[in-house]
Amino acid sequence: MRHGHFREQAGGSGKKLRTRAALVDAAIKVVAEKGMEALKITDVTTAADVANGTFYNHFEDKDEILREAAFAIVVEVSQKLDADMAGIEDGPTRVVTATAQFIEIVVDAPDWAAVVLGGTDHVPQLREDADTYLRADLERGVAQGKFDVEVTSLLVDQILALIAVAMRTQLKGGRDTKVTSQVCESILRLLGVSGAKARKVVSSVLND
Amino acid sequence: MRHGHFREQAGGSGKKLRTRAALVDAAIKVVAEKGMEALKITDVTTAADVANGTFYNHFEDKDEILREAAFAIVVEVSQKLDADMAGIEDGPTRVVTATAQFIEIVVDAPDWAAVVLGGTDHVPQLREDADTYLRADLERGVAQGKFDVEVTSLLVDQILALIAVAMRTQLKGGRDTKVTSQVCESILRLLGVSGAKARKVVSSVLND
DNA sequence: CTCATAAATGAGATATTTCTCAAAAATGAG
DNA sequence: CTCATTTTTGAGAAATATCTCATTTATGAG
Repeated sequence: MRHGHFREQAGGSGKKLRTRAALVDAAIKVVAEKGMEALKITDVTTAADVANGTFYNHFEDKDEILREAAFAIVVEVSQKLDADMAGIEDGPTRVVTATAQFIEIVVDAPDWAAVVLGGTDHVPQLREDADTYLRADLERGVAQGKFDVEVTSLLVDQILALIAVAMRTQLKGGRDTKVTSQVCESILRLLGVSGAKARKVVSSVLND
Repeated sequence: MRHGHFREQAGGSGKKLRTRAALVDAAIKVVAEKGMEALKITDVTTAADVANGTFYNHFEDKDEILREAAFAIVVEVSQKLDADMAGIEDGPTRVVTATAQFIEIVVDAPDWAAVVLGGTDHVPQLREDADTYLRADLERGVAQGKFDVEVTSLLVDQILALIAVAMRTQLKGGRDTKVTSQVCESILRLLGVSGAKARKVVSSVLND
């Protein structure tokens, strides 16, 4: 059996941890295939190739493994993102870079996308993390006089919703850079950047 | 027992139709309380105050009653909307009016909101209807030279996502006109209307 | 009011999913 | 290699939900 990302990452660090990681990978796979609501314990153990009872050695219930899966993915994605963002000073450039990279990473790992999209409902922490991350860049842009908005949580919700649209569209229709750049442009427009300037920033970030 | 909207509407038109309407009302109520995924047949029959078996005299399964509920709501909302839209020629004004009215109607009937929000996933027809409705006004605005965009289904999805944000925010935090006007402004910005002009249109529509 | 028909009832059969636990297998420290 | 300990196993008990249907009740046309 081929191993998933987190089972791979667990390497040889003890049988228990390896099984646990395999279960998390399996849960992610099942969510991608059937959606978060339809996930059954048996689906997970079958996909992980362990006995049904094994699930309960590791997790209390469905919610617990879903939270762990979402969290593991977020940690992973944040690390990749941080690397790309270091040293970027311009607010609009930061927002577009973060958005585009985030979308790209998640769309490239479509199994992760389903968990991230479903996770915003089920794992409050996920949304909070995104909020903190995004808000800093928005405020930077405002301080630089590049964004003409008041930074509120309603604004953050709107931007996250647009990012979700880009993810969902590419999950359905396949990877498509135009979708990402169009949504990035929309986000800048939302922030009070003119259409012309928005196009310029987006194309400069996406063609490096 | 107090009756819900559709049971009321059914009036005295035959026992079967009255029971059916009561079931639809009950389904809407249960969805609002526990979400679309968690809905159980028994919850519906209990809320409708009928025997469990009665459900099957009217509907094949869960999906069927949910579709019927969503459809009934959409018909109702569309009728109210059409009345308000008649005679408005200006594209931006139409978009803001439709958006604001739609949000207001649904937020005023919070039970409906849950079905509408959940329905976009489960009832493809719902999204298609919204698409058709919205697209016409977008194209009108473009033809009038008021919107600086290409009308694509990606654009429609983005606008629908922003409307959903406004609905969700007010479902959680209670009715709040500022939320609606802020989101309407965002939608206009998305469509290439300048911040100043957007504010003007929104405030002129929302203060009549 | 009467009666044929339509509709509702709810007990229980069937189906699905979760969860437990005694027994078996695997692990790794010494 | 040995063996106390950890982990896995999977059969089946328990819980939950769906759906059927023989019977009862309500309806409204005549």
